[in-house]
Order: sequence, then structure tokens, then C-alpha cells
Amino acid sequence: MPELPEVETVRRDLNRLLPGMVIGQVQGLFPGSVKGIGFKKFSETIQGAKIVKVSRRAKYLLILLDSGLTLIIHLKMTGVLQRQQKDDPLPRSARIIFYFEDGTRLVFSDQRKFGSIKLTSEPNELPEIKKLGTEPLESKFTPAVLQQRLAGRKGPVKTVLLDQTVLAGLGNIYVLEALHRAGIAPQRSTDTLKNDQIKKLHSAVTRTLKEAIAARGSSVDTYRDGQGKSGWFQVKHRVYDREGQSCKKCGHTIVKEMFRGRGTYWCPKCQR
DNA sequence: AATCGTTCCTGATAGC
DNA sequence: TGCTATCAGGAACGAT
Repeated sequence: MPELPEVETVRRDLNRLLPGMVIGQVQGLFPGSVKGIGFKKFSETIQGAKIVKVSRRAKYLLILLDSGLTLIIHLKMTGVLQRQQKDDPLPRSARIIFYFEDGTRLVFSDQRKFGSIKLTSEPNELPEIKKLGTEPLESKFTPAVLQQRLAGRKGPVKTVLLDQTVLAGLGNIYVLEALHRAGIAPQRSTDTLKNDQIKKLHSAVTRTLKEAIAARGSSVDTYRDGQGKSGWFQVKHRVYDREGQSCKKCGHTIVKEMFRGRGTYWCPKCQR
């Protein structure tokens, strides 16, 4: 599933490939992926617009058009956004296709249909964007900021870190990977974390995300980058999808349990 | 205000 | 073998 490192990888790919491209025809194989306005109006509105740049906020991709409108795309679990050449085979779950004048195309595919595409002139005014918390890779994210963001939270640290209004962009994989690096159990109550553990957690989150971006993300399921290729951070996972294997830190067996309805991988020995 | 349960969806897989 | 039931999960939403 695409989380911050995957979405950032796609952003970098597309920001290299798309600016300057003029949108021609738009095909809606599953028009329901477009939210807010009907597909017909959507395609009419963006036809002829030129792509200016591709940016990101949390797990949202923002494609800025020269008309002043912005496409806001969330990939959710199985969304893939890739630039294709004319002769490339369309993905089985292609939902929305943007054709360019040079014959290439931008394809949004999405097996489970959870993903969404919106069109707006004021992305920062969208409620789901407005309420997002701190970007963990921006310089303003310091240990003191993390401490302040976690203050007053009583729930399990895993749940709080998944809350996009606290930190923006972490999902199941990177929360679990960061907690293992920090030596903190996912179930640990947030209000019992000491300052030095919050410092460790801050550093674990930052390092995990940076290393994952360097490895072009984790392809555990359907994730592909902006050119349709897999990432390789999954081979560096310390806990995620490693049930029954030995902990790379202490040798104990990694366990998987359902916690609050989500698969949770962790090492019961070195995470407390 | 924080937190919980439900919902969306389809392909893979477990179980019979 | 072939069918059916179960499961995975980000985040909006409604309820508490």
C-alpha cells in the first residue's frame, strides 16, 4: 500500500515526466474514481490544460494545472499512477486514463476502487487536506514537535501514529518499522513514553522514511512507481510481513497479531 | 475532543 | 475439483 515513501517516489517520477504535457482526451473506465463532480464535467474541465508540477501532501498527490486547478489523487490501498507509452499494455484495473498529445498517457489503476481523484482550485481548503498534521520529512518536524503532537494522547502509540491529523503520511508499514527501530511496542500507551523514547521515535520515523524513499518504496502488494516498476524496501523490512522470522536485532521470533482490526507485526522481546 | 465501529471493494486464499 | 467464506486495509463518516 502506498504510504509517504511510495507516494513521494511516484511524485518524483511524475514531476520529471509530466510538466509541460497537455491533457487531451480523458477516458473513464470506472468514472466512480472521480469524486465531487461527475466524470463528464471533470473531463471537459481539464481538457487542454497543461501540467505545471506534481507535489505531495501526506499521501495525497497534487497535480497542478496551468488553469489554476489541481488534481488531488489518493491511491489508498491499491492505486497506481503511471505514465505509459502508446504500446504499453494497460493494467487490468485501469480506471481513469489521461491521454497526452504526444501519444503517451497517465493511467490511474486501482484494483479495489478505494482510490479517489478530485479537482479543485483550492487544495489547501479541502477538509481532508486542511486537517492533516505535521509532515515528518519537513525540517519543522523536530523531537520537540513530536512530543507536542503526542501530548495528551492516551491511546496506543501505533494508533496515534496512524492518525493523519497527528503526523501526515505514515501507514501500517512505516509505523511498525519505526516502532521496531525505536524499541517501542505498538500497544504501548502514548502517555507513558519518556522524553528519550520520543527522541528515539522521532529519529526512527525520519530514518525509516528516508531509507524507504532511497529504496523507491515497499512493493508488498500492488504498489508500483510512476513508471510501473516495483520498489525494494520490502527486503529491508525488520518486522512488516516477517511473521515467524527472526528479529534482526535480537533473534526472537517476529509475531503478527490483530490489533484494533489491523495486522500488527512486532518483536515482543526488544519492543517494550 | 477523542475514540470507536462501519463502510467501501476485489483478488487471493483457506476450508470444506 | 470447485465452491463459498473470509480477509486485507486508508480514511470518511456517524455515533458515543
